[in-house]
Amino acid sequence: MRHSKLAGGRQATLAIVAAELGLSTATVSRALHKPHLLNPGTVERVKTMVDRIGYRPNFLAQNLKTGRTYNILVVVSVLTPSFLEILRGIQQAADKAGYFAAIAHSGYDARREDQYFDQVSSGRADGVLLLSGASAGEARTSRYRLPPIVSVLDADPAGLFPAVRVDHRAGAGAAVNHLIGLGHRRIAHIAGNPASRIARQRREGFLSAMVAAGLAADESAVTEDFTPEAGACAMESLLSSRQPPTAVFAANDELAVGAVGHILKAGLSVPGDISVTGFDNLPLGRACTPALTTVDVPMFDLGRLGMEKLLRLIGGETVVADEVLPTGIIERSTTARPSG
Amino acid sequence: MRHSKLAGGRQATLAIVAAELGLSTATVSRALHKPHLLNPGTVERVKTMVDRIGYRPNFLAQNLKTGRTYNILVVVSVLTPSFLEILRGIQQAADKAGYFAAIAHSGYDARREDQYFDQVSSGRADGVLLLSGASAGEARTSRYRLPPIVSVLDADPAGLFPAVRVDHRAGAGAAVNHLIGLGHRRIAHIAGNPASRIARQRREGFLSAMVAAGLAADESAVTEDFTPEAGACAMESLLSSRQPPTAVFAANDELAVGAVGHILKAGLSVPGDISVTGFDNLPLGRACTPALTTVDVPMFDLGRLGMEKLLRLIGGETVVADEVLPTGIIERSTTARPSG
DNA sequence: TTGAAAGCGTTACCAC
DNA sequence: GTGGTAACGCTTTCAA
Repeated sequence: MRHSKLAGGRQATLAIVAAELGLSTATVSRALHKPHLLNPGTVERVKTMVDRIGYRPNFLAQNLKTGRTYNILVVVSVLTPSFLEILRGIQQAADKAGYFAAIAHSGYDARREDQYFDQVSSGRADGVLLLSGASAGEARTSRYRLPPIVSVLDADPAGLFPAVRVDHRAGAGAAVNHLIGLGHRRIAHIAGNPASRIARQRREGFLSAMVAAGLAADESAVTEDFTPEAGACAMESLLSSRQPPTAVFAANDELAVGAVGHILKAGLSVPGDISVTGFDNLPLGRACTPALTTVDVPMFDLGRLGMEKLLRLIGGETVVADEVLPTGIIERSTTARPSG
Repeated sequence: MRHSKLAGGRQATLAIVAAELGLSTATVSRALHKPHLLNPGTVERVKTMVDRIGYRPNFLAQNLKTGRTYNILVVVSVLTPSFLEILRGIQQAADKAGYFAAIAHSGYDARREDQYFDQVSSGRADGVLLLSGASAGEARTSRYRLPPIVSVLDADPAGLFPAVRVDHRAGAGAAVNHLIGLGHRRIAHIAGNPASRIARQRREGFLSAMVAAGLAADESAVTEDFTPEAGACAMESLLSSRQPPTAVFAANDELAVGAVGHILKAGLSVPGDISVTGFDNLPLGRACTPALTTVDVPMFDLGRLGMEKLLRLIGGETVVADEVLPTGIIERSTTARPSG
């Protein structure tokens, strides 16, 4: 042993391990990654030393060679509860592949999004997952070399990137048809903020289904946010109309839960007086009383498959551009036949 | 201009920019990072060329030099709704400092946690934020050189790392005293899973408060999970006792909401027949009907301050080891004086 | 089976 | 002000 650097100081390097053993860095590297090329005894000695001095390879240095960061960036406009379940799926798939999923939330701020894409174009992540509402404007797609991008939950507005998503129109249609099937004729819609592409699509689904059934779809409320408070507020205005609806289709579960709350507070019953449907199948809706009828969106799988598609893209494979997962109506306790 | 490499091919490098301009890489690097040291004209030329050929610095290479990854890892046992709000806080603080927050969820699997710490010890992140339940076992603290670690929401069990947290015992005490103050005497506790350190502390707070008030604390239910379903189930067993409680303190909002749901389903009223308190102040509790009385935990600030503390640690500063944020009771509509 | 050395793209020190 | 060049820690030819 030459001058031992074991004590304290900096993190051990390959060179230090090599020096300790009187070997070259090349040999130590091989012992760790391609042991079959080496004398078993040497491999053993290296491993023992590595353990003894607590050597850990430097991730950054390893990857400078290959250009991979093993990071992907999840860009999301707002951190909503549905996002949580998608994140679980993303995380699971990322983990399996040795990837870290970093969260970037833009709050609909285009400047902030631009910054994220700037960072990504510096090779800070090997790919990007775009979540509902996070728009990858064309500006940034042209300016720099960007890694693969996959849109999750909704298609990319510009149609530039592959997506793993659901058909929001069809899901909304199913919810409305469920209501119609129960016998409802006066069905209102709480549409959320039309700035959201997803909300707009759900609204379109509502309208088509109503038109297809020959029903008037004039009762509808728009809200700023997608919160229970906003839903309650919208419901209040709906209740104050001359002929209140017998059923309400809300653009998401949070709005729906708020609507239910307001109906109950107004002394009416759900679903006795008014039926309510949500969209997303959040835990929230299952927990509330009465439990919310809603449209299931496979959030976990959306995240998982989105990440897997991204990994394939990163690996240079080609993928199907548009993958649509099925939705399904979940009947619980907020919908029933109209009382009238 | 020598042989221009502008067209197509690989990502531009500092060397290419330098070659295009007949400058050295050192000068180009300075133009980008320390323009005040350079001839303004040179800086201008460099910036123009950088724009023209779309040069982006290579993050990996930059970081290999500086030893920083600008990543932090958030290790969490399970992705719960309360986690979402903490994550918002973390993300905001991280963003400000140019950091990415990567999510790693262990699902209480120690092996998986070990893997994360292995990665971190390879310099894959500059620090770790430990969220409720994620235990950094001593094994890994001794084995490798780890970057700074901060515990959030609860203290690190081993007391090794600084924390930004709340006093779960005190919070539980406040909730119970609120119930006692209303006149309740038979108060039950839905304790959640005792494997959770946080749940255990809340239980202790419950017990102390009961004892301090000279009340018997024999009614209490334990659950496997922290879900509304588990809360409903626990409530069912509580209701079937000879003398059902007039008030229930649940270890968290999800259990509480489930308990409320079961009481209503059983034909009793909340808070008319039974009062219920939760803990955490999740959006869920505000959305449900009746709105849940609960203990507020400043999730966002916990995340934000935890991240800021971590950043200070990474920067080599010393920090106060244990930071305790206040909780406060939020009175809503699930608590009232006992009817009897 | 092992070693020497050339990168990977930056930054920073030391000259000029 | 600017250029040369040695790191940063690793992987991987190419030679021996």
